[in-house]
Amino acid sequence: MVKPVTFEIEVKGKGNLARTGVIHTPHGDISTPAFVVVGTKASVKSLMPEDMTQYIGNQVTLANTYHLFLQPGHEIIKEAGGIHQFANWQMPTMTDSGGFQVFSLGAAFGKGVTKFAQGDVSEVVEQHGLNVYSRKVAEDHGKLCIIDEDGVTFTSHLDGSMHRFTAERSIDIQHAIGADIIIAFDECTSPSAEREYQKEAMDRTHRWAKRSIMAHKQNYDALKKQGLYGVVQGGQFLDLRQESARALSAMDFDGFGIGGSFSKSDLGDSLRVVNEILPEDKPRHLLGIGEPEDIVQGILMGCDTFDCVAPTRIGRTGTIYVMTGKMITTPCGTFTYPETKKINLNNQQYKTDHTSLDPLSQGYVAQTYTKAYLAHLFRAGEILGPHLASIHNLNFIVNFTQNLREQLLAKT
RNA sequence: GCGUCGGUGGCAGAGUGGUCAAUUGCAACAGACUGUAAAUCUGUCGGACAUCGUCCUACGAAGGUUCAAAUCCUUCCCGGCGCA
Repeated sequence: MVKPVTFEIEVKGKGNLARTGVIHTPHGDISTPAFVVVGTKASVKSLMPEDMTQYIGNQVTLANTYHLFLQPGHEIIKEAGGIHQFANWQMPTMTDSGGFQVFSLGAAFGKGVTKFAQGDVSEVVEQHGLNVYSRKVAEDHGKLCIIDEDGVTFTSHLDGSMHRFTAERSIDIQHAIGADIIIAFDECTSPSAEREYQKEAMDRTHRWAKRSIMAHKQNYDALKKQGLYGVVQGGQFLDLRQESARALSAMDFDGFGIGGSFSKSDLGDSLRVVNEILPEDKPRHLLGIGEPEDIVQGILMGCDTFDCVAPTRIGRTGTIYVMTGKMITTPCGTFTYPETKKINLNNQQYKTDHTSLDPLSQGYVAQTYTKAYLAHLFRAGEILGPHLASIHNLNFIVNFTQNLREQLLAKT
């Protein structure tokens, strides 16, 4: 049987792991490297799908299994004919498995921890406590999920109802949702988890990975239409990352996600050791990462696609990406890319700044609207503010990534 | 004119003898955000020094009572309502 999701490499970088390629899916091709827009609840917050085609230019969109399972329920999406029909997403789509919610509603719940350890991990550990996965700590902190060998029991953040996710269950739900690329149920670990726990969680994720493949293969209809990615874990421990990459490489996945937590300082190393092992002819998606400089790093280290909520999340509250005008060249000269900074339009100075949002960006919104106008929209609480800022930020990051792709193509 | 209720920090609005430089909300000012518990969250928000903190000036104005007043009394100014 022909696989629904296949990958073709166009060119490879010299002296690094970068490559350009095309991911073929039933709903179209994705030219990589590419940024994946996040629309968790089958909605890119504040945007119409038409905004994506007209003003952003993204090729692929990612929704979330856990959120759609809770609301409106995957059966309703199935009735509608799948997520493409339901949400009018006429492009390749992905669904995340719910593995991130094991983290965000579990270890991270109520603590303000992110999957990125900034600076010294031991400080995070000290601040938030070790063994955050123990039952007692879970109760103390009111976590909304408990993990066991077979799966995860969630308490809905919407209404408190109890739900059970297993590898098989996540795959079933993702079959109903019908995205082109689906992801095996994994556990996104906290950066504050110690090595012993990272190893334990990783091994469990590998067992869930095997079960996910089995579940996927049992649904012949889905097998024809949806590709399945397995997720590499291992946290900030390079040897665990390698072990995870080896284990998953041996499994019959159509591609790979690289998930879990990272240290900001050695993101590149983590990705390199993983991508040196993962089969070259399969696409690699870096889960949940995406500041501009992270994407440069990720591409150099062999990642093909990236998703991140930052452009829409920061955009909704008034922060936008702009170019400083300075260009940065990576050490071996592979890429020259614009230095990026984030500015908060709520800051006083922008009230009277009548220059365009980002004079150096080519995007329609960046060229057409001014900082003073958006500053006004945010202050006035007008929904157009979040809308325009989200479009701009997404256009910015999609083009940023696309530009890196074009440089690789041109130089090779 | 008489009666009555009221005048609190940029605004709204608590407080009604000490724990009040004064709850809270909004506004303002700044910060955070990386597989979205997120149109969210955090901090500051009279002034000056400034490490907890210290000292000034403040609750319409001016006096007064009291160890102590945004809070009680007197007069005045201003506003709402009622009666003329």
